[in-house]
Amino acid sequence: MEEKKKYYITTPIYYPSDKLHIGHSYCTVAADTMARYKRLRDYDVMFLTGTDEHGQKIERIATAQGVTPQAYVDNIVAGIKELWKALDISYDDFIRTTEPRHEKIVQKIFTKLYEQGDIYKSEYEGWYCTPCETFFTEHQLKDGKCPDCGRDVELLKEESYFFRLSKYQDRLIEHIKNNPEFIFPQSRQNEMLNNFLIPGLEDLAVSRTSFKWGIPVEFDPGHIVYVWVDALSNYITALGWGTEHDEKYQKYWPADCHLVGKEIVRFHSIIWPAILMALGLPLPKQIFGHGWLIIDGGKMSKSKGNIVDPKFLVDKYGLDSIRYFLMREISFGQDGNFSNEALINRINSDLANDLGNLVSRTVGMVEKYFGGAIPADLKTGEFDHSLIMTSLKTVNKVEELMDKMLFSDALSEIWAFIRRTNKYIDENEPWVLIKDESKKDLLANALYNVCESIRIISVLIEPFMPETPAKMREQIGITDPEICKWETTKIWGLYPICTPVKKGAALFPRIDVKKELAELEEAMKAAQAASVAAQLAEEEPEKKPEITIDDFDKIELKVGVVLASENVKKSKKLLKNTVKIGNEERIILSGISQHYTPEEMVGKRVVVVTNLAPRKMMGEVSHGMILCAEDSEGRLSLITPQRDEFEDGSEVR
RNA sequence: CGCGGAGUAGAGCAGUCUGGUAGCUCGUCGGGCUCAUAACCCGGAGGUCGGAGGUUCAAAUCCUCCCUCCGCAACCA
Repeated sequence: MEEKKKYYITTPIYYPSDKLHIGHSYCTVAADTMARYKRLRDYDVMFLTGTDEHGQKIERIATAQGVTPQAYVDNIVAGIKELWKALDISYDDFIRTTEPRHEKIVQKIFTKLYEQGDIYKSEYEGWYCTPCETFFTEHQLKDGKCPDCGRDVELLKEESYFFRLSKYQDRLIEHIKNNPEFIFPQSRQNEMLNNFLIPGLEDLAVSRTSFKWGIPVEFDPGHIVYVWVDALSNYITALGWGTEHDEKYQKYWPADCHLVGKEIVRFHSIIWPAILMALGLPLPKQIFGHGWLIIDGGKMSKSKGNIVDPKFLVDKYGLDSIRYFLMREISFGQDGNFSNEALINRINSDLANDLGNLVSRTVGMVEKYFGGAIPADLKTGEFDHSLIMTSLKTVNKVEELMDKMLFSDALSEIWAFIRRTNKYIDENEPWVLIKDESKKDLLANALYNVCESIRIISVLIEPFMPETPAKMREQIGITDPEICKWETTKIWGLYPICTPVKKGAALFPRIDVKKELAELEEAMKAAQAASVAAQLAEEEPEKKPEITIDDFDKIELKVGVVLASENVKKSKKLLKNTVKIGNEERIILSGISQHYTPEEMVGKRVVVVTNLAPRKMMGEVSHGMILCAEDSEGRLSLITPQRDEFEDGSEVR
């Protein structure tokens, strides 16, 4: 007996700081589609997803809500599992980084790397952005703020363990060059090489002492294992690597595909392989970086109110419609647009008109012309050959495309076959044949071939749509699972003769575009309002605490006059102002260039915080701060003395 | 020169690596058909492939320069 080939695919483990949106669903549906496809091809499939539950951000959110971090993530994870259920995600395992099976092995990995000298203790100093959980070096900061999210950073110094990432640099470069399939698409590979590997890697801080919510370092419990080792290793801890029961690891590792979003390709194609190299384990075969869903031309964001809730869509349009849309509309690997209109158009034209109607008209004719079953007496017609050839060609193409994870192209091929089948009906004109008793065998043959097409189509779409194939088979009367296997798509004529058909409900009812779009707009507005309200509520507690007059007295405010102003190169927001305050001149950087031009600034009298510690931004030292008011839409207005030509150097109080 | 992505028919995209009559879906117009979810089938119109140079017998595709748009703010795949 030949052993089954194995296939191991993973999604990222998602960070449960909030509900997941359609972007996560997109990634997970893609992985699920691939897993289902491989199972159909008779692979022994391992499909892993999960959640990355540690870190300061979760700790803070939980604390703010007055619950333990564990209680907080338990709740979110329950929601995530519900979502995957709604999307019929066929994962084989769901790993949570808070599970003992994971935590124990992470400690073991950390200790092993330490003992063999790949991890060493040193000191880390850097600017830390809490929401992003990332340290930055001075020159990485943007306007003195987090380059990723633009919020304030804090200077932290801590003892930390470091992983000798630099040691693996050359081997990584070599591996990538020798394995062109390792990072996909190619553009990401270039990005990794040019931006990170070739310029040189720095050792990586892999522990933290600044928060507690995580896995303690076994031999130094004051330290928490940081996200790199903690999260990335899920791909092997879920397989039981390092335990006595590592059968799954033996069977499935190395992974065939780590499916990830384009923003985390770096971690998976550099840090993770380096860790594996250090552990002496084989590397995954491919890191596949997919694109993002773009909503109405922009990224999803809460304030735009365009966070798309997948559950809502599934409830409204059905699981298969949504899964089909996600896999069909977007070229996998690139960014793609999501819009309600596109979704409805796809459902109407591809699903309702092409596929749903094909089944409907076919079953309708079998009932009407033959009383519900095609008779056994068939006569080959002149259009058969072309239809059969298209069928065989389609299966080949689909296999080829699916192996490259080109989902959209694969669906495109399948739909070309669906259209070919619709055309075949028109070519044969059953409504004409029925009028001539002597052509009954031709008519039977034509309808038989259409049913056979439908049988094959039902198998081809199975990886994408978990529900529809069964409905199609029910209508054309197929009950034998043996003729629903992938290999049977390569053999024409397996649809059993004289099968009773049964017309059922429309597979995909047509949607009234105008009406539905209006409703969706409404729903979106409501969601947006709710989200804005929630945000406001969240921001409320951020009110600064009451201060005393003594606190206020610590701030020295003076009137200054702007003598000169210029844009800071490389900066979008900064103006470099020369400000005269009494008999003193200072350079003050101000993030207002989107609201004031340098020309406008000159001669303006402004209020300056004069005793603010000097701060370096974009390579320039700023000494002081010019006060501005900011309105709800983010517009800025300088605060100036109300009387003209007010003497600079005057104190403000 | 901060990083990255993109500019191809009204819309959304493929084609660009490996130059050789510009393709798909939707929409639109016309025709056919009537079994079917006003669905299906056929045909037409519509593009100087962001711009300018260059290489070549030949450029959407290769090279150079330029322009425009988007992301790199709270969500984060």
